[in-house]
Amino acid sequence: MTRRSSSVGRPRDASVDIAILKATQDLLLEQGFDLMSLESVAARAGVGKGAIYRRWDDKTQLVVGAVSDLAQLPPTPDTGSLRDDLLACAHAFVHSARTQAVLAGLMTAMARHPELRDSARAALGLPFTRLFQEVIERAIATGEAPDTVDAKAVSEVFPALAFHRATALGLPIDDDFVVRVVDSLLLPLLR
Amino acid sequence: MTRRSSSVGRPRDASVDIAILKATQDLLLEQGFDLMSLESVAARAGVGKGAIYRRWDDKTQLVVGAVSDLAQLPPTPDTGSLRDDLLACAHAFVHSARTQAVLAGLMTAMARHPELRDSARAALGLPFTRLFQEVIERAIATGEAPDTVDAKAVSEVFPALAFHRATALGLPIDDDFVVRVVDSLLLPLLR
Amino acid sequence: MTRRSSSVGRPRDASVDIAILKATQDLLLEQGFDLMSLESVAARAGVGKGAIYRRWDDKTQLVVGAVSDLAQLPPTPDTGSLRDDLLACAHAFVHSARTQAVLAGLMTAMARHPELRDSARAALGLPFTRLFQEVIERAIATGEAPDTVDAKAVSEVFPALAFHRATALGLPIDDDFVVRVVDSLLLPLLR
Amino acid sequence: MTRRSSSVGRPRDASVDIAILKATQDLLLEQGFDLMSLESVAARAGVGKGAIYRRWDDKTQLVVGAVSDLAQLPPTPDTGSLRDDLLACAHAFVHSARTQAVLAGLMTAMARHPELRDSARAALGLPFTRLFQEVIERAIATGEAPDTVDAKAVSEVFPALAFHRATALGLPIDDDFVVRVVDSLLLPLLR
DNA sequence: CCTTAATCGAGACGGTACGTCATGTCTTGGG
DNA sequence: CCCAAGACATGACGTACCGTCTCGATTAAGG
Repeated sequence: MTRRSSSVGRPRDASVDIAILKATQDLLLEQGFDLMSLESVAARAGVGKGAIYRRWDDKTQLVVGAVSDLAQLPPTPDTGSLRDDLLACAHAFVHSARTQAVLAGLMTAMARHPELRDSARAALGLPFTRLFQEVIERAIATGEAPDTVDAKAVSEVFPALAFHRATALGLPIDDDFVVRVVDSLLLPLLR
Repeated sequence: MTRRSSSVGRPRDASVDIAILKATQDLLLEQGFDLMSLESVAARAGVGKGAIYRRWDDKTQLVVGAVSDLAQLPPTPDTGSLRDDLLACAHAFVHSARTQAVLAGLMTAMARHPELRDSARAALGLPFTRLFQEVIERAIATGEAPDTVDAKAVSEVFPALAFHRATALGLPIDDDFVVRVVDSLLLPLLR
Repeated sequence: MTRRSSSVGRPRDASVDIAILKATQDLLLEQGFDLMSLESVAARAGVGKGAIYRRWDDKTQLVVGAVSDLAQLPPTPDTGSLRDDLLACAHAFVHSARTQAVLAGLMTAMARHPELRDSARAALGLPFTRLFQEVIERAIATGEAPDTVDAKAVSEVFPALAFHRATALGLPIDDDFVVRVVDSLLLPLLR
Repeated sequence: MTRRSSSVGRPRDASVDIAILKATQDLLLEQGFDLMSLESVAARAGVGKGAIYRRWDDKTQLVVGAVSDLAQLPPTPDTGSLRDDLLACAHAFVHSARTQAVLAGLMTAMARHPELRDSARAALGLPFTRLFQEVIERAIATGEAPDTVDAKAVSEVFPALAFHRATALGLPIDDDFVVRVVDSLLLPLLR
């Protein structure tokens, strides 16, 4: 995470933070974690290496920060139809396009660094899992789904399948995929 | 992949192949893709770097080979009970423990190198997905499951959840997890 | 050298000048020119880097200033004996101990920066060379030494040997050395 | 000094040693110790940084090596005339021009690193001091000079004055200087 | 048996990125 | 305008790894 300093002295330049994060996200997307050098980040951001290392301990932490910066939780959908709500959750995931692309370039390092994995999960996985969970629990509360459903387990199905498809299979997360998961798996599980 | 050479001259030493693959798998498991240096592989295997580069083009290809070497397809279970068959499939996946651990350390590079991803998938994902698919299709054929089930989709649920759990969540694939997936997701999906 | 500014605004704090020069001399002595960082000077002086750069253009100028600050010309000795006068000159040189030590740590940069060399020479070499020259010329005037002596050349012998010994040989300028130079070289040269 | 390695494995490439030393001497002469970066040495030598650090521990050691490489002891002159012998010794010192120039760029670091100073002394100072000492002792042996002369002390006079003149005074070591030292100091000291 | 040619372990080679540190400048808030 | 603190761009440092190359020694197969 960003290391803060005392209140005396020249304050950090916020535009430097932004430039670094933007450059990191761009290069992560263009080249992936390993090919992206901190020197190229510094050059692209128009910044010295010191400005980066003053804020983050190392390359991994920088990427953690850049990924966290992407997190955007959309509001819980409530269309009145369970199927439409599920599709809305899934599409929210699909359409955070920049997020997805950066994540792909990032996968590289997730297994190695637990904190990076946690950061990526907090930024990308958890919000959507919670979105699904809220929709499903509401469906149970309204009686639209039976209370025998394991809401927690079901709410992880879509994120897990999407993650698996994108990283392990290398296939795109498109609308066909979304509809098939909702209709073949989620709705049957929710009766 | 392994580059062969003419039949004259000293033949390759098969024990060198084995030592290299073993060392690669061990180090992949201990350190992950990026932290594992080829020099450490060579040292651990008691081998020169040349012996490695004579066999594989680069680090990625070596890891592809090491992962492929792990593939072990168990026979399709047939216990008479759908639940027991599903549990058997899942446990087969779980108990290829070394495979799982290496995969975790490997995730690192999968997104970057399509061939590595394909190799890992061929070695680890596909066999188990097919195992589930066979069990599920047999259940449909015997009427134990309705023919409205999307067998292909359902058979990917367990591998995807396990992959997601191991790599994105960093949690272990233990028996509790297996039972919960089977009872809360797979069996409900198969009625 | 020190840059002055207009007379309006807050006046310079003279104690800051002193603290900076003292810290510079100390660190020059402890670490030499290259190892001494301006940040360590600022820290030791309890001063901001700005206060230094407001007064001197760069590290070299600061050191020039610190060395000039050391200059201390003793009075010309006149004991009545040529040997005792020469020994007095030499001991004056030897006993400006702090000066010698700083000079040793300073050698570092003298060859590179002509102004630094000139400053060091003005502060340390010239005064003592003149001291010897006055003593020698008086000895010629009183007939104690023959007028065939090249006073200028002889007066540089001790400073040059001492400088060489301290910097090129890394040996101490002790009393043994002083007596030997006077008795084996200077007195024979002066008959 | 150059670190040697075991006899197995690929042997060091001698032309790499030569290229590195040559590039170091050139850059030392062009830019001096501090401005010379190891990366520029590597680039000029057409060599990787690793090849340098494999041979020397750090920049200082490399320069020590480069300076030692310059040492060239000329034969002891024996013209029959003491004055001519002394002039020959002095001119040998003066005319090792490349050596002198490199030394000037090197002075920078001599005070800081005792080993560098010792190396420079071994390469440049000692050989010439010995040259003078041999000439002087022979003159004493042949009766050309009185045996009351302190040969060791006198033989250091020229090297010390030349060193002092070049580094502390920043003046050239030209023929005028040489003749003056011989005629005003050395010959009078040797009667 | 003796040549041939590819193998072996070891490690040097040219590159390139890393993370650290110092230089000299600039920017805060507070005298 | 000064001050202390410290952020800023720049660029060298010494380390580590990559993928290639080179050394002397070994090991079959073919002549």
